[in-house]
Amino acid sequence: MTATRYLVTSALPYANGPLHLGHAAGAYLPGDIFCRFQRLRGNEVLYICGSDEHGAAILMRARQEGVTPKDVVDRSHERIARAFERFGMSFDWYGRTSSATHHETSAAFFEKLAGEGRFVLRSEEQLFDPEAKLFLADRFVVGTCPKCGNANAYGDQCEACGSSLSAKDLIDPRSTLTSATPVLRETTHWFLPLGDHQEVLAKWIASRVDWKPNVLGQIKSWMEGGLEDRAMTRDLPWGVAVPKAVADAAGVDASGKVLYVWFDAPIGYISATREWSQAHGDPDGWRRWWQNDETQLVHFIGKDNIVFHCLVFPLMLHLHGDYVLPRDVPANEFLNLEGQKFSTSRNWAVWLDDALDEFPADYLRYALCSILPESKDADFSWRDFGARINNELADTLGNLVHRCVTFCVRSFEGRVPPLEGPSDVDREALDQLARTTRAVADSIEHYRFREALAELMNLARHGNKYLSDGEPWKTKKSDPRACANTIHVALQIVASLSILSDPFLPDIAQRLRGRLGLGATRREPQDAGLSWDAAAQPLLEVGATVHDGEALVPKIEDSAIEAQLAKLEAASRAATGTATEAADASSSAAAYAPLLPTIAFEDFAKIDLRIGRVLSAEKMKKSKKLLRCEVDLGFEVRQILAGVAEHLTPEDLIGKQVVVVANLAARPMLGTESQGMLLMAEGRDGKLSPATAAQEAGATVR
RNA sequence: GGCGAGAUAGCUCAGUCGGUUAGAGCGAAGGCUUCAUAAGCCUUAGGUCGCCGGUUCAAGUCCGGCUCUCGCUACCA
Repeated sequence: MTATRYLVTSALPYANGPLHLGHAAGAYLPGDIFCRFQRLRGNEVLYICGSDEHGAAILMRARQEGVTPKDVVDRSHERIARAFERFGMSFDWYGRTSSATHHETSAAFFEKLAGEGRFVLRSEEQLFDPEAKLFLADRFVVGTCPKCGNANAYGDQCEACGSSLSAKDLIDPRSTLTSATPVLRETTHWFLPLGDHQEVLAKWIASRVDWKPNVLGQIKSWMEGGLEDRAMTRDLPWGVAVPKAVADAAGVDASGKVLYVWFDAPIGYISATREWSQAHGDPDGWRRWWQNDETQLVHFIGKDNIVFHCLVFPLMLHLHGDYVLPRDVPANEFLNLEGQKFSTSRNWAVWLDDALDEFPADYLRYALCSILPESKDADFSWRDFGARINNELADTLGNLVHRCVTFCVRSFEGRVPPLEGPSDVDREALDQLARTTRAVADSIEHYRFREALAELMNLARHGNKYLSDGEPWKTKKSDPRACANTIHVALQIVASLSILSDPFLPDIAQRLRGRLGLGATRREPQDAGLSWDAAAQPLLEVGATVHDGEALVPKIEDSAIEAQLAKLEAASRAATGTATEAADASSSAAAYAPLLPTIAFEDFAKIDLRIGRVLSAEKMKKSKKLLRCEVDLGFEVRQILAGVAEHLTPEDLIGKQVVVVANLAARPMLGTESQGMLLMAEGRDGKLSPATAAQEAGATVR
């Protein structure tokens, strides 16, 4: 078999916080299983990852914490890298995009594309914070929403009304960094004209018929919407600087300009590969991987990264011209936690390193692998975790090993007994080894890791049945030869399992091989270790010594599971204040909304607040959020559209006496005019409830 | 509203090109067993394949419509 060359990447984790189990299940565990398998198989594998350390969010976090961006990424990089190591990730290189090599590589990449006229320069006005001397990403401007009047709308989106906004449209904008009033200032950026290359991309995608439907569907969705130019640079003091030569050639002052994080991050795969080859004393070695048509480039990512890995980065590679394009991008969907989305702000999460403090990596790997969100969003629950480990991994696999080995130790002095005159059943059981080896391999090749794991566990179930049927504890006296055959075959099954489980459960597999006196598995094509195909045939020599020991897979106590549940609830409650209803899946910031700047009394006096009685309320057609209400203000009845349908039913409002902004300019929405605004109180859990008062309709509110 | 993905047993999920009685694991019930980690094996129960209509000799599978969930997007207090 000629070795295939696999260049595999897992999405670069963003160095802004720790990893949770959802990350692990999305891009990392599948990539690791794939790589470990391909190495065992004898293929050439280079597995690359690293920390993504640029971007506005990291800069902002640093400012909030009063530290430098480098402090933030150093800390995160450390924590993430350590968690990966403990989780058993077998990266050949784990880099970071703040490295010199990366800066150099991505700047050169940018320079080449710029030199060949691949970008479009465009100037536009953006908000600038004169105190911080920074251009502000939309996210870092707050102000009054022009649509709904919410005074705390973010520049990219108003969380009150859900509007997508541009920061420039905010009324009374201010910087979240300094509270200064931003000013409009012109700035120039390099745009990648994706639309110009839509046909090339469409053609390329059309050749990828074997990609997962969720990936192709996403791509199709983007393509049909028409690809738009995307800015590949930003005004930020943190990141890979726009090369001076490029800026000079364009006649642009590049000071304070960096590459957009989504331009530089995927290049991180390339620069990490360069670092790897430098570290191996072969500075040009990376080219053999990236600049070679025979390389199978595979990106493991979560579904949020599809557009970049399937359209933007491939286009960048294509335009550059020297690189291979991805062979496959097996993106996973998302993992939920106990039925709800992972949420950092609500602290609804299980952090990978915390989980590794409590349970062996292989337990997490097993449980996550059996529920990987391969075709749709999946759910991690602690009780399910406990059941899978105890009922499957411990009872089916761990106990099979134990019963075979202890029997061998007690009845055959720990030596693999000979196989003499095997029965049909014995032969059939040995034949199963080849079938399972093939089936598991086939599943992994198609990125069906759940299926692969199930196939592997089926062999363990076969083993248990084979033992029960053979009843060696009876034949030990009645038919010693049959007894020996049964134990011989059962041990061969266990031996194969020690290979087949290696990609999934590297630690358990290794300890198992230790007990069977088997050596290491193959890491490189030429290396002499045990190969994947070894699992297809009997592996143990007659007379070889096996050892008994502590349980290979100790069970988890129920109390440990309950403790995790309690911990999760407690952390969530602490983050969301009094909210105990964990069932609320609506996303919202856990913190109190920041206090707005002081206003003059005269400003306040302009607002005419009245009590209104809600006469009727009904859902608006064609709208997810709007309720159409008729509100009696005493002196007249108004039609008011309230964007609360996701929180309240019409019955929640009908008959209520609520506070109304009575002198708000009327505005049409979805063709219907709204003549005012109902005031709502928004809790930190994001839930709305009407601001009510027990006064007659028309009463003023001061 | 538009686009994409999904909905199959109590739970987690398979189900290929339309083809016999819709499968697996876990859980449940009953039985057997004792080498073993209160383990193992066997048997059984459990499904209107989200809903409605259509094509077909035949639909979980193909087509149309609808409902719900998730994501993106539009409108939007």
